Amino acid sequence: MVLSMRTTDLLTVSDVAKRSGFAPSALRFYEREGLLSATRTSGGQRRYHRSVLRQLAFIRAARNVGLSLDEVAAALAALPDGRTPTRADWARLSRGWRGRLDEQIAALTRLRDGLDSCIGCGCLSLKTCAFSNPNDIAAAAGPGAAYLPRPLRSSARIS
Amino acid sequence: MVLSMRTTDLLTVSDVAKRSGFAPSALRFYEREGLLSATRTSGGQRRYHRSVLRQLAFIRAARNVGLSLDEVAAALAALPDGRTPTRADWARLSRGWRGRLDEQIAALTRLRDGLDSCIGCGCLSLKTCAFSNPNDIAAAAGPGAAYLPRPLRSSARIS
DNA sequence: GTCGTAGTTGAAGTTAACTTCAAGTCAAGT
DNA sequence: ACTTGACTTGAAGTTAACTTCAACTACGAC
Repeated sequence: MVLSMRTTDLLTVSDVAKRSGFAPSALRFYEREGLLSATRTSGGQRRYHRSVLRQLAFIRAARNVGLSLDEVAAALAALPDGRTPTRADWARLSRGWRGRLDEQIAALTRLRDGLDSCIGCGCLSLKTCAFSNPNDIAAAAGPGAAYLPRPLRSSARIS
Repeated sequence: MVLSMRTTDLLTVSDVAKRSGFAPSALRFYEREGLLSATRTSGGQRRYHRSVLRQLAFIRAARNVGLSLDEVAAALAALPDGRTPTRADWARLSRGWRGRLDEQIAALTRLRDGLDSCIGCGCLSLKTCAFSNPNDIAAAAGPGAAYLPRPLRSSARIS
């Protein structure tokens, strides 16, 4: 009966870094921010469970969609009981992301179309040119924020 | 013959701020960065020519497309002789921007499609999931930069 | 000439998301 | 036991694009 306990099943920082693509410093940062957790060796070094790889994949996906780390943290905090997002969690969350992507794509498309109708015109009127005007998205943007799209102003509260 | 000289044809900072939508502090900042220029009164106050409104519209349009201020500065610096972009300049530059927008839209669309094919799957495999993987755009991003899209990482050197 | 509003400057602050550094400790192969 | 490479921490630095502040000066209507 050779059922080894495999206590060595835990990953070191560099293991996780290599396998996730995140820098070790980012992993430590995420831990400070409460997005990740790890056990420690008697000597104080981090040891990660393999599930962090999935969590990191989740984080990367969310960031790719344009979510801020705060939003990712909120999403993770909103998970029922446990921690690592399950298939169901993922499905629910990603469905919401889809809408976000759709909005971003739509905004960029409007911008491109505006550009098309402007090429050769050169008006660039602050009053009428659809392109240089902070037209539709404008409103939001918190205090101190410039006008708009920067399509990835991920912090844009589109509400 | 009442041809008034209209020396009062110059705009103050707040005039420009109101008409362009940029904060006065942003105008001063742009001037320091060499994107804008103004004459001064004997007392040292700024007085802008109306053409800055067009320049600001240009800047806003460029930023909306995702260009960094450095890139805007470079674009302005690359203009033949004068300063304010002419209709022709605008047409040439904006045609280049269109490509940029197309790329951004394509990247987001790929991401969305990846999401669609992932919803319900929940694999989020770092190796195979198209969504959490730093798949196609990855390469670029300078040192210290995370993996990718943040579709508006405006500083992405897509070269 | 007075007064209140508007403008000036340089320096420092802001936010996000990390990275870099210094100084020192741990893990593990030989 | 030794050595080397990996790891730890807190603090400070980084970048973009501005904003805020403090202390002070100019403009211009009356």
